[in-house]
Amino acid sequence: MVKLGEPSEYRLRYFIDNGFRRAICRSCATPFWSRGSHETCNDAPCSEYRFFDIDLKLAGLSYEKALETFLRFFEKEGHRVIEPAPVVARWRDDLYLTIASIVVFQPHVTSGKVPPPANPLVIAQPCIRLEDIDNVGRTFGRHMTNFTMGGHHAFNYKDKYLYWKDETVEYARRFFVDLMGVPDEELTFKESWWEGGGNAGPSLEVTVGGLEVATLVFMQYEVREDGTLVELPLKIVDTGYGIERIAWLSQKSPTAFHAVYGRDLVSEFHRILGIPEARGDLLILASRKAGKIDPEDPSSIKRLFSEIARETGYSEKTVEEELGGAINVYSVIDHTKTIALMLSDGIVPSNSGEGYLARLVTRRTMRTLRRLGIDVSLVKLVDLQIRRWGDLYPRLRRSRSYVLEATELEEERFRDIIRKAPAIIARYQRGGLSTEDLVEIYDSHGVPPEIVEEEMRSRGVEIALPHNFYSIVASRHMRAPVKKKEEIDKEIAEWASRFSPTRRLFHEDPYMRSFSAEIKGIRGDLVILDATCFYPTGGGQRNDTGLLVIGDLRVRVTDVFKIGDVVIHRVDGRLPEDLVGSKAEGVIDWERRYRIMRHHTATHALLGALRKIYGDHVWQAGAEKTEEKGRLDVTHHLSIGREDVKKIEAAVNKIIDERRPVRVKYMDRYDAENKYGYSIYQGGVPQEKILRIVEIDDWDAEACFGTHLANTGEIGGFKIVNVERIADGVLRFEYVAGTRSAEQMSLYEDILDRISRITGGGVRDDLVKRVEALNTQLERAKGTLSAYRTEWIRSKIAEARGAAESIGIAKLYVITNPPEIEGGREILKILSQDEGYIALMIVQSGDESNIEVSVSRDILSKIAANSLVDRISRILGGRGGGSSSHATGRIRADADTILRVLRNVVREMQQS
RNA sequence: GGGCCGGUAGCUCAGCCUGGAAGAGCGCUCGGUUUGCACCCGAGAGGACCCGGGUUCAAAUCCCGGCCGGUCCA
Repeated sequence: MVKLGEPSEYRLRYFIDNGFRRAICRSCATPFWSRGSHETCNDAPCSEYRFFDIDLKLAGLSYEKALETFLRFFEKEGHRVIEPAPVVARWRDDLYLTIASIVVFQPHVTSGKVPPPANPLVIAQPCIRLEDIDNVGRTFGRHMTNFTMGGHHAFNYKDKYLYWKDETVEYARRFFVDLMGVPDEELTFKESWWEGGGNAGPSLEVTVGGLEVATLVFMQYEVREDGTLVELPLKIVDTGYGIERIAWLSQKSPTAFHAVYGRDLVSEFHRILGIPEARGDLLILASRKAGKIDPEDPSSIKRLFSEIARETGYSEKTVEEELGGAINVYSVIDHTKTIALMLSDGIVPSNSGEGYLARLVTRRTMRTLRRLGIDVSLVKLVDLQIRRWGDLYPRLRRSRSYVLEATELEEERFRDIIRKAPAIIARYQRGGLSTEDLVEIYDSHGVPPEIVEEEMRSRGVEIALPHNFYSIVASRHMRAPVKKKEEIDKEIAEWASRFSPTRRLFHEDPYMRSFSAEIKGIRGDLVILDATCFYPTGGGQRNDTGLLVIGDLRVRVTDVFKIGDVVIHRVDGRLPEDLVGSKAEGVIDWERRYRIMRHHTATHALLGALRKIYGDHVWQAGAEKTEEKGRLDVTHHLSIGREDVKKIEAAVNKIIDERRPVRVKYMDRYDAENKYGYSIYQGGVPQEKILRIVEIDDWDAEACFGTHLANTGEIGGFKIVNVERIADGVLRFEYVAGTRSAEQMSLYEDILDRISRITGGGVRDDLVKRVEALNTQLERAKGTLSAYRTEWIRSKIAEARGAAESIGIAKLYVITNPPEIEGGREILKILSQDEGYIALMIVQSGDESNIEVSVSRDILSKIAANSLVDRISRILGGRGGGSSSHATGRIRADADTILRVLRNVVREMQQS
């Protein structure tokens, strides 16, 4: 059941004044508005596509032209055109991909904290949605993983109202009817409801001739946790015009893919994949009826094929083969563009985070290719997309080498899995394979079920794939959601919010070491001042420590943090509240701070170097700057070796020597984005209109809260001390700067000295040679030892053969406290392979002995090793056990006592 | 961020469930055979069973913690 708003929400003045009629869809019961007389809502799946029969004024618009037409229309209507954002939503922590144009403005604009870059505005935003990835192709273009959402947005503030529902509906009508030439009666507005990201509002779905071409959302509520709706102060017009749909509508091409990618590219994909294009009449008929396909119901596509076969007279087999083949081509053409878009925006394929989404798409595509038995390199297909879309998205061309390299790596990984599949399957196979096995083979090893099926078939075993395979996989991952990290004490937050923003002396002058301020608030060990140069933990930079002097009172500042714009100092003791209003002198631990600053500026220098050396896909994935070192996690698909480390160090040290100025400036958010791009948001996205930009000339620019040096020269030297791969596609760098470099060197020297002392000889000269010599000696000694060991074993065996003590049928040989347990065991083993031996090893330690007995096969039916140990331990105390041929035990007696008892036991055992 | 799987000879892996003397194939060395391309036959070398702790007479095997790799899902 579709949720709807109150009917009054949709009863627009505009509808009534312009002769629109409200009707209820006969098929899905959704109310809709139109000037025509259809009985259904004119949307899939209630209606066939009739737009093929509609003649338009603007016919044959290419994809690019459709996009341009949309932008220009709204530009003329007073909307400013905004450049699209990346498809990777790095400014959102609740979302990996840009799934709609409004996402670009969330949450900073929609929350009201930051004004929009223009108002009203229009944007053609490339989006990626993977929810319907399985339906791509088989709906002939209704579903795609990538699409461009044309959005015109108006943000209505209490004191600044632009336009709302009536105007928005009018724009839609004027765009489709007046501009494109859609007959008035074919335009339908379906009542609907939209919810997302904690907001909600009524919406209207715009359809033309059965095709949904736009959604008009009126965001006006906040959804509370209990589900109730609260009116938002900011009312937002959030529209999404489907550029793909507009191009399809205008071209009336057989499928939306033809309209978007162009007939040439579609043909080329058919050719490369070796799949013939479907007959034109079949394709057109299929597309016409595609609106009726219900992707949730796999049988609906079967029914469609039968219907087409009936109507055209082709056999069902022909229909299925031709259309089925085309469907696969469409899915590949769609996925490869998505891959190109994702990678060119800097996603590094990975096993977690947004990187996994890139991997997901490449894996699906490769599986499709493999299923069809097509041996085509994914790299080649992605490259075709770069060529096709390079004009519209120049970053595709810029990042081509990275995109292709990353794609190739993913191909190799997948090939690896396929290669290992037989071995993995063999591990699970006991006769057949259960569904549980199938799921685990996929879930733990990434081998898709169809490959398992194939492999099993080649072994002559047919297995059944459960139809709900992927839901079983999904159910494995159903767990209670992880609890959020504990929030700052609500009471403290509430207390802090009562104060006005703290003046940030650390920003005004990052070199300031001491200051005086007035105490504004005290709560236990927490102090709020009117101004401070204590840096609060934030942006990956550790807080300052120091001293606060209040009259005669001196307290250590141990922690500093901020809530909103208020800085809170934690001191090592409770302060009386009557100090509020007093003056306080603050002194920060300067050396600590200066080292942190060095590590912070060094971090920016390093990131700049990495992006310069490896490319724009290198993105900060986390950072921490402390007194002792800097730590930076970045995305990168390759591992880093010694040579790379040297190169990176050289690049950073070069800009240190060049003494480049480090400038801090406050810029309008949108000016900064235009000038530097989204890469300023390496450390996250501030919810501010004005950004604090830290820029190293021609090297790096980031929105950053931290305290920085005035010049790269002050970093004073840079040394990477560790690089590790913390996840697939994520590297961690640890490094030291300035005077810390010397300390780090000292650490290494200490180690060298210790090694020198151990190896003997002077301090450090020729250390390598000496270690090499030691190693040679060690090898030689091992050889000698091994020779002696062999000789010892040989002589012991000889001794045993000559001097073993006979007890009845058994020959007893004893080794006491051998120089080496392994050698002793070797002797036991060799003797017991001979006939008639009981070989015993005793290792005495204090009052106790460990014993180990081996018995020859021919006598173990009478004198089993484990029974021997068992009896001895029962007589003397202790425990033990083992097999009949070999047993161990710990006996509470010395070697002589054990021997005496053993002889008796052996005799007794032979008698019984 | 979470679940699952794995780490044993240079390589690919078995052994682990059910604790009792470290295994196979390929590769390597030597000898024979052969001199048509994944030759064949025989002999041999090669191991901190990822690390640390625990249980046990006894741990590659069981338990706990960690490290590394893979994979699926958000």
